Amino acid sequence: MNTSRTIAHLDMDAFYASVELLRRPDLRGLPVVIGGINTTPRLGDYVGRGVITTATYEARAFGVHSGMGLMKAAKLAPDAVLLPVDFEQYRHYSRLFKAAVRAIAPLVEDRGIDEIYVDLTPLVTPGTPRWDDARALGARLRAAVLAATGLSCSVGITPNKLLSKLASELDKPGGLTVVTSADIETRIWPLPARRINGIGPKAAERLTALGVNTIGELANADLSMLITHFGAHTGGWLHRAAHGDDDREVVTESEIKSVSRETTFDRDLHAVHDRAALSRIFTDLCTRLSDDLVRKQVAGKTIGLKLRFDDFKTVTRDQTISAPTQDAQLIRRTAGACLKRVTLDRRIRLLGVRIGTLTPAPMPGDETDFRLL
DNA sequence: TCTGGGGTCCTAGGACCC
DNA sequence: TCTGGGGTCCTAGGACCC
Repeated sequence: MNTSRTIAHLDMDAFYASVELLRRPDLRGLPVVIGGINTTPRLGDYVGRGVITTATYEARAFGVHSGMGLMKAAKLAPDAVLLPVDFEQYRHYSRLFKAAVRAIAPLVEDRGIDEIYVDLTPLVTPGTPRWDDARALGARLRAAVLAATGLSCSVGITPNKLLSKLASELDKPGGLTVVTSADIETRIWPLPARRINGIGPKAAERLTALGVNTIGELANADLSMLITHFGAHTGGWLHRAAHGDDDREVVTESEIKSVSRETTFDRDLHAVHDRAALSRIFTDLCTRLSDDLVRKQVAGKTIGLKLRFDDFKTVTRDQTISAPTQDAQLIRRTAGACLKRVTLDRRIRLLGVRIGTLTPAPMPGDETDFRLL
Protein backbone atom coordinates (compact mmCIF):
# COMPACT_ATOMS: atom_id res chain seq x y z
CA MET A 1 0.00 0.00 0.00
CA ASN A 2 1.28 3.41 -0.98
CA THR A 3 1.37 5.60 2.14
CA SER A 4 3.54 8.37 0.77
CA ARG A 5 0.72 10.78 -0.05
CA THR A 6 -1.11 13.16 2.27
CA ILE A 7 -4.73 13.56 1.20
CA ALA A 8 -7.46 15.57 2.91
CA HIS A 9 -11.22 15.23 2.63
CA LEU A 10 -13.13 18.33 3.67
CA ASP A 11 -16.85 18.11 4.28
CA MET A 12 -19.04 21.06 5.22
CA ASP A 13 -21.16 20.44 8.34
CA ALA A 14 -24.94 20.29 7.63
CA PHE A 15 -24.15 22.60 4.73
CA TYR A 16 -27.54 23.85 3.46
CA ALA A 17 -28.94 24.21 6.96
CA SER A 18 -25.83 26.06 8.14
CA VAL A 19 -26.06 28.50 5.22
CA GLU A 20 -29.69 29.19 6.12
CA LEU A 21 -28.70 29.85 9.74
CA LEU A 22 -26.31 32.58 8.56
CA ARG A 23 -29.42 34.48 7.39
CA ARG A 24 -31.61 33.33 10.26
CA PRO A 25 -29.41 33.40 13.39
CA ASP A 26 -32.64 33.45 15.41
CA LEU A 27 -33.09 29.76 14.47
CA ARG A 28 -29.74 28.69 15.89
CA GLY A 29 -30.13 25.83 18.36
CA LEU A 30 -33.57 24.87 17.01
CA PRO A 31 -34.41 21.79 14.94
CA VAL A 32 -34.39 23.06 11.34
CA VAL A 33 -35.10 21.02 8.22
CA ILE A 34 -34.33 22.13 4.64
CA GLY A 35 -36.23 20.66 1.71
CA GLY A 36 -39.08 21.04 -0.74
CA ILE A 37 -40.30 24.12 -2.56
CA ASN A 38 -43.82 24.93 -1.40
CA THR A 39 -43.00 24.75 2.27
CA THR A 40 -44.90 25.67 5.38
CA PRO A 41 -43.03 27.40 8.24
CA ARG A 42 -43.74 24.45 10.52
CA LEU A 43 -42.67 20.98 9.34
CA GLY A 44 -45.81 19.41 10.83
CA ASP A 45 -48.02 21.40 8.44
CA TYR A 46 -46.22 20.35 5.25
CA VAL A 47 -48.18 18.64 2.47
CA GLY A 48 -46.39 17.40 -0.63
CA ARG A 49 -43.75 15.06 -2.03
CA GLY A 50 -40.55 16.83 -1.04
CA VAL A 51 -37.66 15.18 0.78
CA ILE A 52 -35.17 16.49 3.32
CA THR A 53 -31.98 17.74 1.75
CA THR A 54 -30.36 18.69 5.07
CA ALA A 55 -31.33 18.84 8.73
CA THR A 56 -29.55 20.57 11.59
CA TYR A 57 -28.01 18.34 14.22
CA GLU A 58 -30.84 19.39 16.58
CA ALA A 59 -33.37 18.09 14.04
CA ARG A 60 -31.42 14.89 13.44
CA ALA A 61 -31.89 14.12 17.14
CA PHE A 62 -35.56 13.45 16.26
CA GLY A 63 -34.50 10.72 13.85
CA VAL A 64 -34.92 12.69 10.64
CA HIS A 65 -32.19 12.62 8.00
CA SER A 66 -31.53 13.68 4.41
CA GLY A 67 -33.46 11.75 1.81
CA MET A 68 -36.39 11.18 4.15
CA GLY A 69 -39.80 12.28 2.84
CA LEU A 70 -40.96 15.53 4.45
CA MET A 71 -44.34 14.01 5.27
CA LYS A 72 -42.66 11.22 7.19
CA ALA A 73 -40.29 13.68 8.89
CA ALA A 74 -43.30 15.79 9.86
CA LYS A 75 -44.56 12.94 12.02
CA LEU A 76 -41.22 12.62 13.81
CA ALA A 77 -40.51 16.32 14.33
CA PRO A 78 -43.73 18.29 13.71
CA ASP A 79 -42.47 21.41 15.49
CA ALA A 80 -39.22 21.62 13.53
CA VAL A 81 -38.74 24.74 11.39
CA LEU A 82 -39.02 23.99 7.67
CA LEU A 83 -37.21 26.11 5.07
CA PRO A 84 -37.28 25.72 1.27
CA VAL A 85 -34.07 24.96 -0.64
CA ASP A 86 -32.19 27.91 -2.12
CA PHE A 87 -29.51 26.46 -4.38
CA GLU A 88 -28.29 29.88 -5.53
CA GLN A 89 -27.24 30.68 -1.98
CA TYR A 90 -25.58 27.30 -1.45
CA ARG A 91 -23.63 27.59 -4.71
CA HIS A 92 -22.43 31.04 -3.61
CA TYR A 93 -21.08 29.73 -0.31
CA SER A 94 -19.70 26.65 -2.09
CA ARG A 95 -17.59 28.91 -4.32
CA LEU A 96 -16.40 30.86 -1.27
CA PHE A 97 -15.22 27.85 0.72
CA LYS A 98 -13.52 26.22 -2.26
CA ALA A 99 -11.68 29.46 -3.10
CA ALA A 100 -10.53 29.74 0.51
CA VAL A 101 -9.08 26.21 0.38
CA ARG A 102 -7.46 26.70 -3.03
CA ALA A 103 -5.68 29.80 -1.75
CA ILE A 104 -3.81 27.53 0.68
CA ALA A 105 -3.75 24.21 -1.19
CA PRO A 106 -4.38 24.43 -4.95
CA LEU A 107 -4.77 20.69 -5.71
CA VAL A 108 -8.52 20.46 -5.09
CA GLU A 109 -10.99 17.88 -6.44
CA ASP A 110 -14.63 18.94 -6.52
CA ARG A 111 -17.03 16.36 -5.09
CA GLY A 112 -20.25 18.28 -5.33
CA ILE A 113 -21.46 21.38 -3.59
CA ASP A 114 -20.27 20.71 -0.05
CA GLU A 115 -17.19 18.53 -0.15
CA ILE A 116 -13.73 18.32 -1.71
CA TYR A 117 -10.55 16.28 -1.69
CA VAL A 118 -7.26 18.13 -1.33
CA ASP A 119 -3.82 16.75 -2.14
CA LEU A 120 -1.58 18.14 0.59
CA THR A 121 1.46 16.06 -0.41
CA PRO A 122 3.45 18.99 -1.86
CA LEU A 123 2.78 21.05 1.27
CA VAL A 124 4.03 18.68 3.97
CA THR A 125 7.57 17.78 4.92
CA PRO A 126 8.28 14.09 4.24
CA GLY A 127 9.21 11.95 7.22
CA THR A 128 7.82 11.19 10.63
CA PRO A 129 6.58 14.69 11.61
CA ARG A 130 4.56 14.69 8.38
CA TRP A 131 1.28 13.97 10.16
CA ASP A 132 1.94 16.87 12.56
CA ASP A 133 2.40 19.08 9.49
CA ALA A 134 -0.77 17.65 8.04
CA ARG A 135 -2.76 18.32 11.19
CA ALA A 136 -1.55 21.93 11.27
CA LEU A 137 -2.53 22.33 7.61
CA GLY A 138 -5.95 20.86 8.30
CA ALA A 139 -6.47 23.36 11.11
CA ARG A 140 -5.46 26.16 8.74
CA LEU A 141 -7.96 24.98 6.15
CA ARG A 142 -10.76 24.84 8.72
CA ALA A 143 -9.92 28.34 9.96
CA ALA A 144 -9.76 29.71 6.40
CA VAL A 145 -13.15 28.22 5.51
CA LEU A 146 -14.68 29.64 8.69
CA ALA A 147 -13.19 33.09 8.00
CA ALA A 148 -14.41 33.10 4.39
CA THR A 149 -17.92 31.79 5.03
CA GLY A 150 -18.75 31.75 8.72
CA LEU A 151 -19.31 28.01 8.31
CA SER A 152 -17.85 24.96 9.98
CA CYS A 153 -16.44 21.91 8.22
CA SER A 154 -14.92 18.57 9.14
CA VAL A 155 -11.57 17.40 7.83
CA GLY A 156 -10.04 13.94 7.50
CA ILE A 157 -6.38 13.52 6.58
CA THR A 158 -4.88 10.15 5.59
CA PRO A 159 -2.73 8.60 2.84
CA ASN A 160 -5.64 8.35 0.35
CA LYS A 161 -9.12 9.51 -0.66
CA LEU A 162 -10.96 6.43 0.58
CA LEU A 163 -9.56 6.68 4.11
CA SER A 164 -9.88 10.48 4.23
CA LYS A 165 -13.56 10.27 3.34
CA LEU A 166 -14.06 7.85 6.23
CA ALA A 167 -11.89 9.93 8.56
CA SER A 168 -13.71 13.22 8.00
CA GLU A 169 -16.88 11.62 9.37
CA LEU A 170 -15.29 10.28 12.55
CA ASP A 171 -15.58 13.50 14.53
CA LYS A 172 -18.39 15.46 12.86
CA PRO A 173 -19.21 18.32 13.20
CA GLY A 174 -16.08 20.41 13.42
CA GLY A 175 -13.68 17.48 13.41
CA LEU A 176 -10.05 17.26 12.37
CA THR A 177 -9.07 13.60 12.18
CA VAL A 178 -5.75 12.17 11.06
CA VAL A 179 -5.64 8.45 10.29
CA THR A 180 -2.39 6.76 9.29
CA SER A 181 -1.97 3.20 8.02
CA ALA A 182 -1.09 2.16 11.56
CA ASP A 183 -4.54 3.29 12.77
CA ILE A 184 -6.63 1.31 10.30
CA GLU A 185 -7.34 -1.69 12.50
CA THR A 186 -8.37 0.38 15.52
CA ARG A 187 -10.23 3.26 13.85
CA ILE A 188 -11.50 1.98 10.51
CA TRP A 189 -12.18 -1.72 10.98
CA PRO A 190 -14.92 -1.27 13.62
CA LEU A 191 -17.00 0.85 11.19
CA PRO A 192 -19.91 -0.67 9.20
CA ALA A 193 -18.87 -1.76 5.70
CA ARG A 194 -21.67 0.47 4.36
CA ARG A 195 -19.58 3.53 5.28
CA ILE A 196 -17.11 2.79 2.49
CA ASN A 197 -17.74 5.16 -0.39
CA GLY A 198 -19.03 2.88 -3.15
CA ILE A 199 -20.78 0.33 -0.93
CA GLY A 200 -24.43 1.31 -1.14
CA PRO A 201 -27.60 -0.27 0.23
CA LYS A 202 -27.58 -3.19 -2.25
CA ALA A 203 -23.96 -4.20 -1.74
CA ALA A 204 -24.30 -3.75 2.03
CA GLU A 205 -27.28 -6.08 2.08
CA ARG A 206 -25.43 -8.72 0.08
CA LEU A 207 -22.48 -8.45 2.45
CA THR A 208 -24.74 -8.81 5.48
CA ALA A 209 -26.19 -11.98 3.95
CA LEU A 210 -22.60 -13.29 3.80
CA GLY A 211 -22.08 -12.48 7.48
CA VAL A 212 -19.96 -9.40 6.74
CA ASN A 213 -21.03 -6.32 8.67
CA THR A 214 -17.93 -4.30 9.57
CA ILE A 215 -15.00 -3.15 7.47
CA GLY A 216 -12.80 -5.40 9.62
CA GLU A 217 -14.94 -8.41 8.79
CA LEU A 218 -14.69 -7.45 5.12
CA ALA A 219 -10.91 -7.17 5.42
CA ASN A 220 -10.71 -10.64 6.92
CA ALA A 221 -13.18 -12.19 4.48
CA ASP A 222 -11.78 -14.71 2.05
CA LEU A 223 -10.80 -12.96 -1.20
CA SER A 224 -11.89 -15.88 -3.37
CA MET A 225 -15.28 -15.86 -1.62
CA LEU A 226 -15.68 -12.13 -2.41
CA ILE A 227 -14.71 -12.75 -6.04
CA THR A 228 -17.20 -15.62 -6.25
CA HIS A 229 -20.05 -13.40 -5.07
CA PHE A 230 -19.11 -10.01 -6.56
CA GLY A 231 -16.89 -10.78 -9.54
CA ALA A 232 -13.16 -10.28 -9.96
CA HIS A 233 -13.35 -6.51 -10.28
CA THR A 234 -15.68 -5.64 -7.41
CA GLY A 235 -14.48 -8.50 -5.22
CA GLY A 236 -10.88 -7.33 -5.52
CA TRP A 237 -11.89 -3.75 -4.87
CA LEU A 238 -13.88 -4.65 -1.72
CA HIS A 239 -10.85 -6.48 -0.36
CA ARG A 240 -8.43 -3.63 -1.07
CA ALA A 241 -10.85 -0.98 0.23
CA ALA A 242 -11.30 -2.81 3.52
CA HIS A 243 -7.51 -2.83 3.92
CA GLY A 244 -7.45 0.93 3.35
CA ASP A 245 -5.81 0.56 -0.03
CA ASP A 246 -6.73 3.18 -2.64
CA ASP A 247 -4.47 4.71 -5.29
CA ARG A 248 -6.96 7.05 -7.01
CA GLU A 249 -5.46 10.44 -7.77
CA VAL A 250 -6.95 13.77 -6.71
CA VAL A 251 -8.48 14.96 -10.00
CA THR A 252 -8.37 18.75 -10.23
CA GLU A 253 -10.07 19.10 -13.62
CA SER A 254 -12.80 17.11 -15.33
CA GLU A 255 -15.19 17.62 -18.19
CA ILE A 256 -18.94 17.50 -17.80
CA LYS A 257 -20.47 14.35 -19.33
CA SER A 258 -24.21 15.03 -19.31
CA VAL A 259 -26.83 17.60 -18.35
CA SER A 260 -30.37 16.81 -17.26
CA ARG A 261 -33.59 18.29 -15.95
CA GLU A 262 -36.36 16.37 -14.28
CA THR A 263 -39.41 17.04 -12.19
CA THR A 264 -41.72 15.07 -9.95
CA PHE A 265 -45.34 16.19 -10.29
CA ASP A 266 -47.51 17.29 -7.39
CA ARG A 267 -49.81 14.41 -8.33
CA ASP A 268 -49.37 11.51 -10.74
CA LEU A 269 -50.44 12.48 -14.25
CA HIS A 270 -52.39 10.44 -16.80
CA ALA A 271 -50.85 10.21 -20.27
CA VAL A 272 -54.16 10.97 -21.98
CA HIS A 273 -56.25 12.84 -19.45
CA ASP A 274 -53.39 15.18 -18.44
CA ARG A 275 -51.87 15.37 -21.90
CA ALA A 276 -51.88 19.19 -22.07
CA ALA A 277 -50.20 19.62 -18.69
CA LEU A 278 -47.63 16.94 -19.52
CA SER A 279 -46.82 18.53 -22.85
CA ARG A 280 -46.34 21.95 -21.25
CA ILE A 281 -44.02 20.56 -18.55
CA PHE A 282 -42.13 18.50 -21.16
CA THR A 283 -41.48 21.59 -23.30
CA ASP A 284 -40.47 23.60 -20.25
CA LEU A 285 -37.91 20.96 -19.21
CA CYS A 286 -36.42 21.02 -22.73
CA THR A 287 -36.21 24.81 -22.67
CA ARG A 288 -34.44 24.79 -19.32
CA LEU A 289 -32.08 22.05 -20.53
CA SER A 290 -31.28 24.14 -23.59
CA ASP A 291 -30.57 27.16 -21.38
CA ASP A 292 -28.26 25.00 -19.25
CA LEU A 293 -26.32 23.91 -22.35
CA VAL A 294 -25.85 27.52 -23.47
CA ARG A 295 -24.74 28.57 -20.01
CA LYS A 296 -22.30 25.68 -19.74
CA GLN A 297 -21.10 26.21 -23.32
CA VAL A 298 -21.65 22.64 -24.44
CA ALA A 299 -23.83 20.94 -27.05
CA GLY A 300 -24.95 17.31 -27.00
CA LYS A 301 -25.80 14.47 -29.37
CA THR A 302 -27.55 11.87 -27.23
CA ILE A 303 -30.96 13.00 -26.08
CA GLY A 304 -32.69 10.96 -23.40
CA LEU A 305 -36.08 10.71 -21.79
CA LYS A 306 -36.84 9.46 -18.29
CA LEU A 307 -40.21 8.46 -16.90
CA ARG A 308 -41.11 7.25 -13.45
CA PHE A 309 -44.51 5.65 -13.00
CA ASP A 310 -46.81 5.62 -9.99
CA ASP A 311 -45.33 2.26 -8.94
CA PHE A 312 -41.90 3.95 -8.91
CA LYS A 313 -40.73 1.88 -11.86
CA THR A 314 -38.37 3.99 -13.98
CA VAL A 315 -37.72 3.68 -17.70
CA THR A 316 -35.33 5.56 -19.97
CA ARG A 317 -35.14 5.89 -23.74
CA ASP A 318 -32.50 7.74 -25.69
CA GLN A 319 -31.67 8.61 -29.24
CA THR A 320 -28.45 9.89 -30.77
CA ILE A 321 -28.78 12.55 -33.44
CA SER A 322 -26.31 13.28 -36.22
CA ALA A 323 -24.83 16.51 -34.86
CA PRO A 324 -24.52 18.13 -31.41
CA THR A 325 -27.28 20.59 -30.53
CA GLN A 326 -28.31 23.12 -27.92
CA ASP A 327 -31.68 23.75 -29.54
CA ALA A 328 -34.74 23.41 -27.30
CA GLN A 329 -37.08 22.53 -30.16
CA LEU A 330 -34.82 19.81 -31.56
CA ILE A 331 -34.36 18.40 -28.06
CA ARG A 332 -38.14 18.47 -27.57
CA ARG A 333 -38.80 16.70 -30.88
CA THR A 334 -36.16 14.03 -30.26
CA ALA A 335 -37.26 13.39 -26.67
CA GLY A 336 -40.84 13.31 -27.98
CA ALA A 337 -39.83 10.52 -30.38
CA CYS A 338 -38.32 8.67 -27.40
CA LEU A 339 -41.63 9.03 -25.55
CA LYS A 340 -43.45 7.28 -28.39
CA ARG A 341 -41.36 4.16 -27.67
CA VAL A 342 -42.69 3.86 -24.10
CA THR A 343 -45.86 2.00 -23.18
CA LEU A 344 -47.90 4.43 -21.10
CA ASP A 345 -50.21 2.17 -19.13
CA ARG A 346 -49.64 3.70 -15.69
CA ARG A 347 -49.89 7.18 -14.26
CA ILE A 348 -46.67 9.16 -14.51
CA ARG A 349 -44.91 10.48 -11.43
CA LEU A 350 -41.75 11.99 -12.91
CA LEU A 351 -40.63 13.30 -16.27
CA GLY A 352 -37.02 14.05 -17.14
CA VAL A 353 -34.89 15.05 -20.12
CA ARG A 354 -31.19 14.40 -20.44
CA ILE A 355 -28.46 15.14 -22.97
CA GLY A 356 -25.07 13.48 -23.24
CA THR A 357 -22.14 12.95 -25.61
CA LEU A 358 -21.24 16.59 -25.08
CA THR A 359 -18.82 18.71 -27.06
CA PRO A 360 -17.67 22.29 -26.45
CA ALA A 361 -20.02 24.87 -27.98
CA PRO A 362 -19.37 28.52 -28.81
CA MET A 363 -19.98 31.33 -26.39
CA PRO A 364 -23.30 33.13 -26.87
CA GLY A 365 -22.73 35.79 -29.51
CA ASP A 366 -19.76 33.98 -30.98
CA GLU A 367 -19.88 34.09 -34.79
CA THR A 368 -18.51 30.58 -35.18
CA ASP A 369 -21.07 27.97 -36.16
CA PHE A 370 -19.91 24.84 -34.31
CA ARG A 371 -21.87 22.64 -36.72
CA LEU A 372 -19.29 23.50 -39.37
CA LEU A 373 -16.31 22.58 -37.23
C1' DT B 1 -50.54 11.18 0.53
C1' DC B 2 -43.40 6.82 1.76
C1' DT B 3 -39.34 7.75 -1.68
C1' DG B 4 -36.09 15.14 -5.03
C1' DG B 5 -32.87 16.47 -8.49
C1' DG B 6 -28.45 16.39 -10.67
C1' DG B 7 -24.79 13.71 -11.65
C1' DT B 8 -21.01 9.45 -12.66
C1' DC B 9 -19.77 4.87 -13.69
C1' DC B 10 -20.56 0.04 -14.95
C1' DT B 11 -22.63 -3.83 -17.45
C1' DA B 12 -24.37 -6.09 -21.30
C1' DG B 13 -26.23 -7.12 -25.82
C1' DG B 14 -26.53 -5.99 -30.67
C1' DA B 15 -24.96 -3.50 -34.80
C1' DC B 16 -21.34 -2.73 -37.63
C1' DC B 17 -16.60 -2.53 -39.24
C1' DC B 18 -12.01 -4.45 -39.95
C1' DT C 1 -19.05 -21.66 -46.00
C1' DC C 2 -17.40 -21.78 -41.43
C1' DT C 3 -14.67 -20.05 -37.78
C1' DG C 4 -12.38 -16.32 -34.75
C1' DG C 5 -11.51 -11.94 -32.71
C1' DG C 6 -11.13 -6.91 -31.66
C1' DG C 7 -12.97 -2.29 -31.43
C1' DT C 8 -16.46 1.23 -31.24
C1' DC C 9 -21.01 3.03 -31.06
C1' DC C 10 -25.72 2.78 -29.49
C1' DT C 11 -29.20 1.72 -26.11
C1' DA C 12 -31.34 0.30 -21.39
C1' DG C 13 -30.97 -0.40 -16.81
C1' DG C 14 -29.02 -0.14 -12.30
C1' DA C 15 -25.94 1.10 -8.36
C1' DC C 16 -24.20 4.76 -6.18
C1' DC C 17 -23.02 9.59 -4.66
C1' DC C 18 -24.01 14.48 -3.06
